[in-house]
This record gives sequence, structure tokens and C-alpha cells, in this order.
Amino acid sequence: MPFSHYVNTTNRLLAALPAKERERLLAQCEPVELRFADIINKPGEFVLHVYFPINSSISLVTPLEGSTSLEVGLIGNEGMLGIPLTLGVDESPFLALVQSAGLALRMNGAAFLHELKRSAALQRELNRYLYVLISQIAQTAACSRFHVVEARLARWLLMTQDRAHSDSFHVTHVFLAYMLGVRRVGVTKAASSLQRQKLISYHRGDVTILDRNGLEAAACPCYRAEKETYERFLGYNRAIHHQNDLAHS
Amino acid sequence: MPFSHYVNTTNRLLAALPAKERERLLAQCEPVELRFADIINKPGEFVLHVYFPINSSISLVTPLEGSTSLEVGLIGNEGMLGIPLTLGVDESPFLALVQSAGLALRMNGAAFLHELKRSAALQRELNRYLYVLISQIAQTAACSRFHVVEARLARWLLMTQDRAHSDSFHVTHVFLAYMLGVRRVGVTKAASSLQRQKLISYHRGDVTILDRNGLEAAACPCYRAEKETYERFLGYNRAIHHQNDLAHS
DNA sequence: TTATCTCTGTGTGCCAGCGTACAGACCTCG
DNA sequence: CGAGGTCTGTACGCTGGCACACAGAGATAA
Repeated sequence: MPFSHYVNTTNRLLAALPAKERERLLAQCEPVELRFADIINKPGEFVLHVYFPINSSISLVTPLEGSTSLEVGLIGNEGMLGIPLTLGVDESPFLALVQSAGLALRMNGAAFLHELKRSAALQRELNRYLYVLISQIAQTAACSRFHVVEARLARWLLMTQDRAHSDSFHVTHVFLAYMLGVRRVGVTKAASSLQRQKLISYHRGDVTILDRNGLEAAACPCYRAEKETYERFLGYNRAIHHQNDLAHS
Repeated sequence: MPFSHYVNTTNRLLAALPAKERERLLAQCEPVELRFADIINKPGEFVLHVYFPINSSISLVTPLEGSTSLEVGLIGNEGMLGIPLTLGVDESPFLALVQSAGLALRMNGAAFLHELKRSAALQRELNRYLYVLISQIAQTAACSRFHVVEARLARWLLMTQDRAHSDSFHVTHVFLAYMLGVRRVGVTKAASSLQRQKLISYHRGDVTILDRNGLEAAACPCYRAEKETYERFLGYNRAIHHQNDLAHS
């Protein structure tokens, strides 16, 4: 089954599961095409499904009184949307919207909970992922408090590129302003600065990363910090350890 | 045993457990006196114990490169310090320090994990608490991004008062600046403004809340929002529901 | 009492980001 | 081809918080 083979290597959370449990989950997933800026979940709404992104990414946005808001988390193929379910809560505190279009696997919430009960491996994976997500939210909090727009924008672009698995993707200045919690004008300034430095190029929403290293230099240290956290707790090395653990048990 | 009777009504997380499991946990806890500004855990350090605050409170602080930092969470008698353990991780991403002095119950991490495995009720409680904590971190992120110092300070004072269960507590401007991620001077300005409005009074670190309602009006909406989240997911009403659930089962 | 340390208050210049407004370039569709 | 919508660039005055510096008042200990 080529499809299943394809996807089980692309969502890393699923990929880290023992084959049997992974197949059981995949059998209950349906592939869905996520479109840019689609809203998957509103704050306070029931969570009906969980999503495992493949090459798409999903933003977690905290609403605030008024029209302001702030992205606090970003979910790509390293994770899952629908964490509240694993915590025994059936609603989400966040607005979840598609940040870069692409493929994801969707699974019914009740079915997911049923599988979660059966699979200790899945519990373990999700727990670790939750730890990383919390770290990310906290890091983003400090970042958005202290760092200037240009550095935050650079970080955002890098994180999105990592999750889109592509050098170019679609995103407008208005959308970025919404995510970063700044004015659109602020994004325009920062973006044109990055473009002048030949780190990126864009035209009416189509952004291309030209110089990844340069962009990393322009980004705040949060990008590196976050990446290290991911590597450390969800990365390849850990997977090796995990295999060893299994071998010993 | 008067001590055990006293404490089991004061940490709400423990109080929500069935008597048998609560007693088992309490038997393995030791009471500790937490002193102002004591550091319980540094980022990246091993988590050796979990803490259930009684009338003390503990801050979770995200460190950033340089000397800057930001408080992202606050733990009082509604919760527990040591969440990473429940996620299968033995270190914390945060600096945990005592924000208001008082009593807490401390338990060995390994013993806690052992009990956690045995007690479905404890798992349930901690899961819900974790959900609330995540909401709080995200709320704080947006708050510190958008709201002015004076409103944030008011919020902070209210949250601390709630957890200290007392109208006055000890905290200096420097400490507050550290928590709020601003300059000490900024705190001095905001605090003297609140004092001019007769909402609080302070002298060399001893703060007293004079007008709680006024302070709530001066605080950003985040305070109310957060309180509602707590009530909703950890509060009394939920406890009632919980009792009903038990009765039906 | 005196020296020292801690805590709080004030002042000055600076800057990033804000709110608002407007204009030009580009795209799409009738 | 023209009309209307979308995306991006620029300008202007404003303000909250920044860095830095200094001063005075209260606490503490010799």
C-alpha cells in the first residue's frame, strides 16, 4: 500500500510508533488537503478530530480581547493538532488555522482516544511532544516580548520552511502581522529589509527563501534554541535511544 | 492526624482525589517551608521532586539569552510543580522560584511517578491541570506582548494575592521587573501610580492590597479570563460534576 | 553613630512600534 | 479593456518602554 508507506515516514510522531500500532492508527486516518488560512478549530469549540500534518503546518493562535492575537505555537509533521483530547478536555483554548497548505492525516477524536488508551507507545510519544510544545509556547512568549519584528519574522520564515519542506510558500504581510501580533506596516518594513539583504524574495504573497544561513543569522536565537529542543526530545538521536531501550527490554 | 487533615484541604489538586489515594500520597509527602526567591529548579536541571503548594506560590520563568527573562506561569495551591515528570521527561525547561513564601508539600519524583501509575484519578487531575497551565502560559504570552506595565502589574498582584491567601506579601520592584520582563524603573512608575490611586500600598518590599475591586479594574482582562479558565476546569463546579460522575459509575 | 547596603523615586534622551492615511502596482473578472 | 479587489510601500505624529545616571530614604551592622 504505497500511500500508507509514504505517509508513515512523513509524520514523525506516527513514524516513531511500533509498526503494528502505527498501522492501526493509519487505518483509521483519512488524508485531507489543508488550504491556506482555513480555520480548523475556534477557541472554546469542541475538538472533533486530531490532525497529523504531513507537509502542511498549523498555527495555534491565542485570541485576546479586541482584534489582537498572537501565534503561540506551530505544528508540523513533528506533531499533532488536538492535544486537549489527550488531556481529557474536549475543547481547545486556541484558534487553529492552516499556515501552510498541504497534506495532513485526520482521525476521529473518539477513535483516537480509543487507540490512545491501547497504545503506551503513543502515550509516550504524545507526552514528549507535549513537553516540547509547552517549551515552544513559553519560548514564543519571551520572544514576542523582547525581540524586534525583523528577527521574529526571520524566525517565523525559517520555522515555516522547516515544516513546509519547501523553499517557497504562500503568505501575505497581513497574515504575518496577525501571527506576529504587529501591524501590517511593521511586517512590510521588516520583509523589505530582509529582501534588500537578499535573504528572501516575495511577490504578492509568494515567499521564497534565498539564503537560509543568512536568514538564520538575521533571526533571533529563539530559532536555534527551539530547533535544539525539538532535536533533543523528538529528534533522530532520541529515536536511536528509543530503539535501544526497546532492544534492552 | 491533624496535620494531614489540614493539608489535604489546602492543596486543591490533592483535595480532589479520592480519600484513599490522597492519603497514600500524603504519607509520602514532607512539608517544606519555601522562602522568598529561593530557586527550586534551574532550566535543564534534573527534576528530583514535585511540590504541592499550600499557601506558597512558585513562578515559572523562561530564561532568554542575556539577562532578560519572563514569568510564564504561576503555581499555587491549585496545582503542582514538576509537570515534566508526568510527561516522561526528567528535566524542566523553566526556572522555578518561590514567589511568595509559605508552606508546600514535597514528594520524591520516583515515588510520585509510582503513585501516578497506580492512580487514574491523579492522572485525570494532572491532565486537566496541565491543560489549564498551557492556557495560562499562552495567555501570559499575549498579555506581556500587548498590555502596558501598570495593567500587567495589577494582574500580577491579584494572582499572587489569590495564591498567597493574604492581603499582603513581600516582593520588591526589582523582583517584579524580573517577572514582568521590564526595567525596575517601569515597575516603580506603575507601582507608584497604583499607590496614588489607593489600590495598593507598599514600603520596601512589603505590599498590601487595599482595594481589590479597584485593582481588578486596573488590571488587564487577562486576570478575569484566567480566573474563569481555572474555575471552569479546576473549580468547585467541576468538582461537583466529578462527584456526580463518581456517583453514577 | 557611622558606614554600608537595599529599596524606591526622578530625569533625560532615544527608539521601536503604534494608529492612521494614502498611493501605486498587480491580479481577476466581467 | 476597464472596474474593483488585493497586496505592498511610504509618510507623519505619538507613546510606552528602553538605557543610563543619580539621589534620597530606610535598614543593618560595626
